[in-house]
Amino acid sequence: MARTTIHDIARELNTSSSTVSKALNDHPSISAATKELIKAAAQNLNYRQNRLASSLRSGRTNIIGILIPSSEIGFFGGVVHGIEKIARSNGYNILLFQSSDTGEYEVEGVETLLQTSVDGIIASIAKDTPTLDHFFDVKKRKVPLILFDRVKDELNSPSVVVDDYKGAFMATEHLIQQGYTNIAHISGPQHIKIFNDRLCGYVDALKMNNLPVNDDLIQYGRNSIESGRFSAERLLGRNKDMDAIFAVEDFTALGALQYLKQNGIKMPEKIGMIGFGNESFSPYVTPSLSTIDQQPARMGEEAFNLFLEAMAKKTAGNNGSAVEEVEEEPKKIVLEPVLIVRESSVKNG
Amino acid sequence: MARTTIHDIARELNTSSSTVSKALNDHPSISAATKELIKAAAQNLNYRQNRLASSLRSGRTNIIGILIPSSEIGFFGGVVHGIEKIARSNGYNILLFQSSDTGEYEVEGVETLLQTSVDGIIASIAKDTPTLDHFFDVKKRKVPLILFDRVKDELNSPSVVVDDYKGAFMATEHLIQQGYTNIAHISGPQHIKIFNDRLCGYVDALKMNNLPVNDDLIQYGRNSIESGRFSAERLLGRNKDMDAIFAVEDFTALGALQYLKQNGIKMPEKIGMIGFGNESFSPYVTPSLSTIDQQPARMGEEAFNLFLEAMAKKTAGNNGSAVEEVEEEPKKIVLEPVLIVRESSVKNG
DNA sequence: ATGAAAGCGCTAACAT
DNA sequence: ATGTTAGCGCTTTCAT
Repeated sequence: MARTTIHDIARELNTSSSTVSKALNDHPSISAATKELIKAAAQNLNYRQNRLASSLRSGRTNIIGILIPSSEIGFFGGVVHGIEKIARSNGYNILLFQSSDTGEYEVEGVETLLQTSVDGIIASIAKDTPTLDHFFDVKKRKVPLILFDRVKDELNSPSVVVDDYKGAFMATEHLIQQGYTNIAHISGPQHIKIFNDRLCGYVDALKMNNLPVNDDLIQYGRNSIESGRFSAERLLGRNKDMDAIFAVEDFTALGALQYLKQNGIKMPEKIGMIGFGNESFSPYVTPSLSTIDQQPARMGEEAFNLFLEAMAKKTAGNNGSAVEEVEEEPKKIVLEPVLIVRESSVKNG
Repeated sequence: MARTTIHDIARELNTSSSTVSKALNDHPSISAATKELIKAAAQNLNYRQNRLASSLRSGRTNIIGILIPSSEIGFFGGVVHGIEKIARSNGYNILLFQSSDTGEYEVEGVETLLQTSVDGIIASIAKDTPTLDHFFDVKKRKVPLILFDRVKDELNSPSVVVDDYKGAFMATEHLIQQGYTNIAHISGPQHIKIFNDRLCGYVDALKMNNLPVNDDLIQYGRNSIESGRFSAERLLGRNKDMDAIFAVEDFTALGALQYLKQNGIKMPEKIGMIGFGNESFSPYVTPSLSTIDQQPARMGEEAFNLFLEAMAKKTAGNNGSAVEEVEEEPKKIVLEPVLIVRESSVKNG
């Protein structure tokens, strides 16, 4: 009835539990014949390793903790998918925690992950985290910490983000190449870095292509569909010759798109449109929405790879050599944004 | 440098580690004063419980394993969100495994979860699982197994699904109430239970409302956007007076919607439309798509509650009373589908 | 190549 | 109310 242990196997074969343990772990000092014997017996007795005991003894769990705002959000679901897939193929499992963008839950999550002795933590930081103490705690414990998307430079951790500036630049330049010349931008709150980055990308793309930057063509919204609708109205009101909009997020673009459609303005003929984020609805609106993809699954993979590197470094550091503990510059991966061209931005479909 | 243990605390306070353990776990036999003292010391020494050791000893991990096809799929992301949220508030954590709808990965996932001694498993079964042996293994180990959405009656496990028949019935009846009378249905492969259930719901709603069931108005598709487009064309070709479509999935509805739009057929005036599944794009297509919501987060919560019940039953069973071990009928929760009315089905908006 | 023995950090039965 | 003790199942050093 009770679970089979290595002792049961040892008894069965008149050998010792340490031999069984070694055989099962393919230790080189055990003969091939013994290994075969032991593995067969294990199979017969329906043995299954107790990972708790193994981890307690060895000090590693092969579990990595993931901390995200919510798996309900498409982007994070995609990242988790990416991490889980590559983690599994490397013998790691995923312990998932959602912060709901709350600092309180985030602290609790980090606490639990540390208690569980996860081998590392991959996190995207909650919006309203008042302090970063809990993350410094992780570093203090020498548990590898990798950040993605919502990163904080103060933590001095390896990270992976998408190049927002470049994505915005690509989006804007794409519109220019399609023949649009009076291109507006609906931005977001400027204290959030990514929105400012995207604004800069927009501005630089115009400059680089010798187009004037017109303040009237820039509208600061609040990142909602409603705000997109409103912003489109305002932009159109003061710019009779506006012929394209680059919106800071697909949701904003969607609102603008709805407004233009309601007012009988043809897209992409009269006004071109491109968003940012490649939301799941974007291919299916009318006209289908051109956008910038942030490669969520890829981001997850890269984050896991950074974790593996950190682990390797940690192991190497433990070899007892008396090298000075120099905190080196952490690796920061910047993913290429991907331009997705659909109907809303192609004048001559 | 090394982690603080209860022994460190005991040494610090000249007491024993068992007292410390009890105090930290709020055991009633420890005086309030001692508890306070010990908790303060723990705080000072930055003590953090080692869950591995605790779990190894106590036999429970407070971790539940989740097995889903993919967190990239919106529905499953929502379910995971629901489970994680309620699990956390009950002191449980989530170990996540994705099968990618592959039997092989699913087997591997179950294996890992059992090795990790999870307290229970909540799973949605992969499409191409050739055998259910791995799940029977779970039951053999007396690990509570809860299924959702993709369930198998043979496993005789508690489960939670949405009432597909009723959802289809509601969708069809809604169209009838809106004044549509020649209502078509785009169905899916009939060997998949949910699609057949939905077909039955459609048929019965017509009958119940004294409308004729016309075979020409039923088209069997393959559950894709493309198939929806094609099906709409076929239906329209042989039914000049068709005035509404109930599609088996939102994706199918979307294809049909695209076809009708391209052919200048006004919705909802000329033809009404409703889908099933409440996909994330559905509110944003034109016209916005009426549909049936499957309550993913709610489904996750209910699944977790079933797990708690199973745990309670298991604990109660262990009290040594000599009751006959009768396998009782497992509880099967059937969630109410929710009708979401949007533009595509409201004639007199 | 194999085995003996110690111990990872904790809990819980049993003394006191 | 507190302390002693044993041991969960495994890995790993050291001896043989």
